[in-house]
Amino acid sequence: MNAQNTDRTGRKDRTDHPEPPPARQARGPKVQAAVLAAARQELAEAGYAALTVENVARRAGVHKTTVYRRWKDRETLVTEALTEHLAASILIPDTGAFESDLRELARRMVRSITSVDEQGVTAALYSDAGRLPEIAAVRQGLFADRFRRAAPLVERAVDRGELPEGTDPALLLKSLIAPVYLRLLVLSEPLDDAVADHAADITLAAARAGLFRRT
Amino acid sequence: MNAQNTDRTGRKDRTDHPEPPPARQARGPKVQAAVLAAARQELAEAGYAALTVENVARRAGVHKTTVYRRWKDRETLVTEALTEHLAASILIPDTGAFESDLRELARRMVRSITSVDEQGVTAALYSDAGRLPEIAAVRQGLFADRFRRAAPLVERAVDRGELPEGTDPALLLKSLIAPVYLRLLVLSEPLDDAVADHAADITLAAARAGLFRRT
DNA sequence: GAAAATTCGCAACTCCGCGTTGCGATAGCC
DNA sequence: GGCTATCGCAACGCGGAGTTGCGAATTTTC
Repeated sequence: MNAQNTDRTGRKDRTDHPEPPPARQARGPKVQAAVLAAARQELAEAGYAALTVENVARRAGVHKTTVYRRWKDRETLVTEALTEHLAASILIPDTGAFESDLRELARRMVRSITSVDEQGVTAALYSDAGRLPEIAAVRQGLFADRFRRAAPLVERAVDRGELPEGTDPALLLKSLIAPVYLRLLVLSEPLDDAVADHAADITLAAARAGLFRRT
Repeated sequence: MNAQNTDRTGRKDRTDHPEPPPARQARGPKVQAAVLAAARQELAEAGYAALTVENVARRAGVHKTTVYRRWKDRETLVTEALTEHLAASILIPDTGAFESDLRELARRMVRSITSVDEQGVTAALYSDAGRLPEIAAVRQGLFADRFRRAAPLVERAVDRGELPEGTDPALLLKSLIAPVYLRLLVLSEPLDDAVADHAADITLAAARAGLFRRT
């Protein structure tokens, strides 16, 4: 982030303005990246309800008008700021055993959620910004994609005989992520590897008991 | 909830008003109740970020000034609208067996969350309104109270030998509610008794496996 | 290396919701 | 029927959402 500076021109600047963050000469796509990053930071700190375009512009070292030239309105800005940073996918582990696969997947998910880069995105997806149809669609598609990509992890376990026949990958994965999001969104408790391991243990016990078989 | 009347005097109650829209001659405390109810409806339909005092006043059949005479600002109004409707507690079942207790508790929780009266409250507690310190405090206290009140349900099961010694009631209850809130807040999936039963089954299996013992 | 085409900063504007104030109207109470 | 607290109403200042016109800086192009 901070896609500014890189003052390569040898010219002396005439801007006698006492400007601490001089993000002046950042043209072109750099402005776009700076504004979107600033929007995510504002989302993380102030939240969607308190996010103002002027604050985003100020944080990005850009004028308000510039923001409105690239994005139609506040909602479009927030939507693009979220979707742009949502392309990163969690790698699906394949350790050869279901128990270690599940534990590793849970840990990677927790690390992804708690990473500073994703903090603003994670907070906003489930706030009032989630009422925007575009954000809701992004959220739906995000989990559909995650479940689809992680399904082979479960199917391999079934093939190896570690899990009962008919185990539904989506049901199992929902059980895995539920405790994490409960602590994140509802209880406001910190997330760490212990939470991930506990979620994996619970899911593993339920899966072996056949509680995730398709109805 | 509805911290009014409890008319213990033998008098017949005079509150037979079936007044949905025309809340004109409703002075005094009736205005307060109408405004708070209107605020909750606005929270449920538009969300906290889009809630305006003028819309709340219009819905309550009251002028904007009247709202500001009773509540300092928008945040105070929302906070009181939420806290007023949060006194209602879920009854803790006591069927004599842990499995049926757990299932019944989960079903009551789902019914409480999905009831029309609580919808606005539930939606707002985890939206951007949750960033308000008062709302965050209410949310924390709400779950602390719920866990404390439901703990005997778990402790009885331990005493009866249905669960391992050292089972932590709070850990177990978090596991019970996690799938419900995942579907409510993250996946936007409908809640019904099947979800409650499934959550109870998973928690039961994990509890019997000793996964909720204190570390 | 300078003109041409973009892109940006800046000031000024409208619109709307927040929150406040003063005054007149009305409802509840005795 | 009169008194008083409460409410409606109009008007205001403030700040943020968007918009517009113009000048300046930057990038591109030759």
